[in-house]
This record gives sequence, C-alpha cells and structure tokens, in this order.
Amino acid sequence: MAVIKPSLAKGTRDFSPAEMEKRNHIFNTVKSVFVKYGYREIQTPSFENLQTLTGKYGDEGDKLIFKILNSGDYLAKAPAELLEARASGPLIPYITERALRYDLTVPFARYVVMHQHELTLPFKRFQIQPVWRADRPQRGRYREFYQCDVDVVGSDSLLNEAEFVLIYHEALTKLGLRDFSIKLNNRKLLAGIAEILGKPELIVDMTVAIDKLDKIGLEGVNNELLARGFTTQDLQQLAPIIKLEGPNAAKIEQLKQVLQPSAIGLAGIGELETVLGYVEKLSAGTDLLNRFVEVDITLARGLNYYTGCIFEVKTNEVAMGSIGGGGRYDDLTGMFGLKGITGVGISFGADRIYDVLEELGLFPQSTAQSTQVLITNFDKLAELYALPLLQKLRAAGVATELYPAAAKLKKQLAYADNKSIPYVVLVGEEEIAASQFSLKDMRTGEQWKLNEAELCARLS
RNA sequence: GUGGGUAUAGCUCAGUUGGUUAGAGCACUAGAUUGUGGUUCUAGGGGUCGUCGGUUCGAGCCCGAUUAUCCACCCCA
Repeated sequence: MAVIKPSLAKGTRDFSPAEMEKRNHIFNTVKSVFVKYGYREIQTPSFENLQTLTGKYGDEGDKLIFKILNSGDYLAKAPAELLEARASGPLIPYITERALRYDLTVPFARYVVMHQHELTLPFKRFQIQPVWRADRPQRGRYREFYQCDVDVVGSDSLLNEAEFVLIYHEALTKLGLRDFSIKLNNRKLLAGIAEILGKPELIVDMTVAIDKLDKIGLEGVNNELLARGFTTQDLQQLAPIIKLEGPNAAKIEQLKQVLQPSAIGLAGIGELETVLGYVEKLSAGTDLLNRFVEVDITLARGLNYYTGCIFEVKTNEVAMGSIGGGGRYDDLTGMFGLKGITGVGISFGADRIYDVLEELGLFPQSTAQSTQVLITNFDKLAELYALPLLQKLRAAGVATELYPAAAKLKKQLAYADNKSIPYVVLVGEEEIAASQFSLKDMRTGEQWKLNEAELCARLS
C-alpha cells in the first residue's frame, strides 16, 4: 500500500494533552456558571437531516453547511439531465440527505419541538459541542469549533436577558479576562429606525451596513448604505444615530427622542431599559454595568431569526472577532410547526476564547497537572514489590503510574520531568531489603526513606 | 466566492549578483554520570529545498503552472 503523508483536513486541529487540559479549563468554567444560573446540559447528534438545517441561516449560511454524501449508489436517484448539465446546486437534494450541524441553536429548536410534551417551561438548557462550517479558515476561524450555548425557551421575561449579561461577565471574569465589552442592541430598535426612514423592508441592508462602522468608518458605511438603496437624505437622518456616544443612559435618552414616531422602536428602547435595570439590581455594588455593558446601536448580528435583544462580546485586549453572541428569537420553533414559543440565548466561542487566553498567558499553571506519583522500575523483582503500593495509592485517589518497563533511572526521571509529575518513588535492592521506599520531590530534589504506610499518608 | 503573502530537517527559520558536499536554534538519541531529572559539555541520526515543467554550462535562488498553507475581504464564533 502506498504510504500517505499524514495531514490534517483544512481548518481542523489535533488537541494535545496539554491543550485538552486548557480547553477543559474553559469548558468547566463556563459550565459551572451555567449550572449556577439553573441551566441543565443536553447533547444532540453531530449530524441532522439536511432539511432541518437548510433555510435557517440565510443563503450565505446554507452554502457553509457541510453536507454528507448519501451512502451506496448515491447518483442512482439523480435525474439524468441534472447530471448531464453538471448542475451541482439542484443536484444537492438528490445526493445528500444529512449534514453536520452548523450551530447548536437550530438543533435545539428541533429538540424542543420533538420533546415539547416532556419539557416543563421555561426550559433552560446548555450545550457544549462542536459545530462545523465549510468556511475558509483564517485567524480565529476554524472549520470545526466548539460552541457553548445557553438558551431558555418559553419565557418572555427580560430577566433572562439580564442574566445572560451576568453569565457573560462571570464566566469571562473567572477565565481571567479583565477588559471586554458586552454589547447590547435590540432588533426592534433597528426596525424602528428603518421605519422612520420609511424603508422598513431594508432593515437587513441597513444593519449589515452600520455593523461595519468600527471597521470602515462613517464614510464607508454611508457608501455602503447608498449602494444598498438609501438616499443622501436618509444618511443625514441616520448620521446622529450611528454616531451616538457617551454613557448608556444618555444614548437611550437620545434614541427615545429620535424614535418617538415609531411604536416598535420605542418598544425596543423600553426592552433595553428594562434589561439594564435588572442588570443594575443584580450587580449592585459592582462596576459591571458601567465598565462592561455597552449599548451599541451598530451591533447587527447576521442570523435573521433574532427579533429582540441581541448580544455580542468582544475582548479589548487582543485583536480577535467576537468571542460570543446571541439574542432573542420569538419564533424559532415556528419553522418546525410549534408556534408561540419564544427563546433567548447566548453562545461562547470556546476556540476563540482559547486563543485569547493563550495570547494573554491567562491559563493557570495547575491545568497542566495529571499524574502525581511515578514509581520507578528497575527489574522484575522491584516491579513485583511495587505493585501493592501502586494499588494502595490509586485506592487512596492519588493519580499514580508505575514505569511500565525496566529502564535507566535517568530515563525514568526524565519521563517524570517531562510530564511534570511532582513525586517519584524509587524502588531498588536497598529499599526492598529494608521494606521501604525512597520518595523524591521533583521540585525541590529532596528525598526521604519511608515505609508504605508513611508514604501513603504523605501522598494522599 | 474575491485579493495578497509564504513553501528549505520533527518544529521555528537563515541561505550572498545563480557557482563545490545546503546551515543554525529547539526537539530527539547516546555519552560525560554502572541508582538520580531540569542546567552544562561532547557526539550522532534526520532534507528528492512542496510538486511538475522551463531558462542556464550550472537552479534552494530566475520564469511558468500546480498543490498546500497563512493573512485580508465576504460572513461569522
């Protein structure tokens, strides 16, 4: 057989033991916060029926769904004329029926609909699993990456939104981040602005354009707006809104003035005020609200199912895309035939958070620890002598390993050193004769002779 | 999908206007040290210079194509 040069599929990564320890540090941290706020974990399959996923993410998103080729003679059912014409797009439904999940929200919506009779509403769930996108990889963008989603369905209370602000703050702070912004906006408010301009149908074009403000500046936004069907008069009306600055309360006051004629716009403002009010009460005595929460009218977010509040989190310490986002969607399950169920949720981008923590050196030293004790192995006799100790230490809950073959001590100590094992137990003729063990502390180099009971007491 | 950069040892990279046998650091193996790691010293293994073609007496270096990869845009976490 020809030897294939080993390589990774584009946009994927291996995770070494050290990397897994760091990744688990992130997962465990966010998980502990989710649980504290009353969320329970679920998992859904890696792949779904293709029709479950298509049409939920817009045309751009649909293109990025990894589709799974049907098994067997997958071309048999394809119409000859489509094959003849090499019409890839129209062929898709004939050759693929399943696809890898693109996010965790849509599978969750399917889950809610399928399990609606078992669920007690409001249902609060979190989910930490990989998702796949056929995107072109670059910095902070992978084809396989993990999302940590928390959502609640069946509750329209804005307390949920406020708690998500607290969850973001608590989890990211626990991970060591010190300077990040939790940006808040509301789709209704954006709809109100489009309404006042007399172009409610262009709300998506408008939000996509003003979303780019920090990247291309006001002039760039204006050019884009013109290209998307807005007039110079619209731009004059929009300019003061886009350029809003100052504390959140001041922004809200100004928006109230501007949005006076729009009922939906005022509703959006009202929701923002309520959320901020809850956050204030829930973070009394801290600087959370002033330092981390920012009302940002230019925050758009692409997913078109959002209908109310929207969130996005960015770190200010490293150049990186958003590390989290989410929002409220009034009718997500409607696509699966269940009307009137509202949901709101957020997501943490674990892989980007990893890259940020790595760049800032924020991973704790202790995540790298695994084995606590290594027992050396010189020969068969010493190995036999050591086995009962191995059993006792493990029974006492101490992560212990016996070097699996007789080898030079130098090599065994180098193994312990490389694996950051803090203690080594040396077993040789001398120790066996005296019914003892030599315990070596690898950090200080100190060494003691102890019997089995003393050793176990010392290590456990 | 659009545009740009890069490709030399396991990893990070040098390599002169094109000129003998292509280098360094790290990593690895062994020895200095027969039962003591990290530091140090010594030695060693490891390369079809991404691939194919062209120019040339001669190509790691110049030209073309191709593949891979990274970055930016689009979009997103």
